[in-house]
Amino acid sequence: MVADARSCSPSMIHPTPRLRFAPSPTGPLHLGGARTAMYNWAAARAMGGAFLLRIEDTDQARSTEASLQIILAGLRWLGIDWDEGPEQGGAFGPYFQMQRLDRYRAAAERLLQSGHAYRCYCSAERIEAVREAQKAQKSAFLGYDGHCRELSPAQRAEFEQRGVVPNVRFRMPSERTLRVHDLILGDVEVNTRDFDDWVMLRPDGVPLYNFACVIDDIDMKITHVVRGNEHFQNGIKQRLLFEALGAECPLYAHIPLILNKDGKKLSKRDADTNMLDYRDKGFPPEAVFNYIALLGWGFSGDRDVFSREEMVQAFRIESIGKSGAKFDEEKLRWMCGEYVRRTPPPLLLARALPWLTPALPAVVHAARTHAAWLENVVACYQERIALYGELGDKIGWLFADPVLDDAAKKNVDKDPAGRSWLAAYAAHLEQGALPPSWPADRQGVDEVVRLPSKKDQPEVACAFWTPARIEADCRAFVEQLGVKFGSFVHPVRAALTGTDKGPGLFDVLFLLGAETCARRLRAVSDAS
RNA sequence: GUCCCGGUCGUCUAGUCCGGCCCAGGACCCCAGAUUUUCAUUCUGGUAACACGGGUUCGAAUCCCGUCCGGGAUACCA
Repeated sequence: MVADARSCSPSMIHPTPRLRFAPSPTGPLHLGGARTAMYNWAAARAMGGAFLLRIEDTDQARSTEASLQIILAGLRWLGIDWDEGPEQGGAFGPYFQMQRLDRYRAAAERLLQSGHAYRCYCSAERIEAVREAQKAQKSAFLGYDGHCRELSPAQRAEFEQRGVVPNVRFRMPSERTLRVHDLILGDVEVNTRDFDDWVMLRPDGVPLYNFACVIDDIDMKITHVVRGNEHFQNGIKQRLLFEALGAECPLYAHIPLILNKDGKKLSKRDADTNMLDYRDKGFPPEAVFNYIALLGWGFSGDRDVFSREEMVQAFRIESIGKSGAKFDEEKLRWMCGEYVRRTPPPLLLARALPWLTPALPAVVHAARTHAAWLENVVACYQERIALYGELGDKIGWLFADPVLDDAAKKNVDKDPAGRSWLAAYAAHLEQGALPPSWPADRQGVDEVVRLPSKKDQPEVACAFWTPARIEADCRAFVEQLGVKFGSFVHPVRAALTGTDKGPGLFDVLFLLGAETCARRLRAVSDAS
């Protein structure tokens, strides 16, 4: 008999699309979970429906409040909000499965009455033994053997008398082919003979995943289920349960898994798959969102960078890819750089501040008194970092006289006369009009002159030298000195910043200001 | 073992439904060059793929069959 699972057809009965993400609080939110949540969220938003969070906490041994909080924080960090669920409420609650036990018991009772379920008195040991035997015989079928399927009332009474508390199993049709439609996989044919009679309810009345999930999906009027491919077989069990309950089942979309470098399912035990690790390392959340979305879904053939809003505009469940995707940290990193570069400096500064202050306590003060200056500093590094967390390592030289690294020393000593140029330049600069150095009052220069300076930038009126003016002056100075511009510039940069990398030299001079530049140039010049 | 799914550059993918516009496009990475006061950014160019074998067809990445490889599932976890 082939049953066309037509009962699982589009949701004309529920006019409003309702989707859910149903994590179990047994660990952190990992990448795969985040992606599943995101696709559900995006589909709900795209269809103008509701997105809800349901907490599947029936594994009491492993569920923790801490995990729940981490999951919620991870979702919020990514910008995934929910209409119903924890800390949000809603008309279809409660949203914690352990608070819905009465619902499951009632449903189990109905199924027992109708014969779709039965009580199983088998011990864990017996089940284990059956499995071992099946393996030993190389049986095609692995699973519960249906021992208690057709117990007589007398047999049942005997077990009850002995005080054996049964669990409740779903009675799978023994030999039935069904064709199911999946939004991603298309039409798939399976036979119930490959499934065993699975446990719905434990002896203590706590439901198992497949059971609780269906009861809740019915109660919460879920219309579309987007979840990992590892649930495909569960989906078969669940469809049959919907049928037994006389309910319409949602549309299913089983999405491919995210794979690690070795091509294996990404494990939630992998430390670096915890969403909050990305937050704590200073990844821009929008970039992580964008990158994860890309793991299996494309905005278009020629665009990788898109916003949440654009995704919602374009998202369709059916357009999720069919094959698994490997997580590529390099591309994620590139994506982060992309977002950092697009962030307006004041916002970038605000975002990066938490990573700056532990390394550089002075930043706290600077943020209050020299905000525009700090914004210029950040702007100068915008195209040099990918993570907020990387800024702190790079800008220390602005707050304390640096120790020269090897490359810097080499640049200083490249020309025997190099150190003497530094002293001369220091003296020369003192005749000029460099802005005052932090922490002195910079008198508003940073509001007027925006960095990083570009070649074609128009001149601005300013009481102090702008980077363009500093450069013009420097070139004239160097010409008088009679050396090559390039060989002059490198020792200066080294003395000022302690490295051979960084913003344009004249931005550096502008940022550092008169006193600091002179001091550092002399210090290196004298150190010979 | 059994069942299910998948397989386009190293990686993420577009194209596959409705065969020709694809001797396969974009992005990351890598390499070379340009710009430049360094690094970075930016720009230009380059290397690199339709898993394999059979069909069907005037013509196949696209349709069919088989093989191989990969993954998932087979819990009183979710």
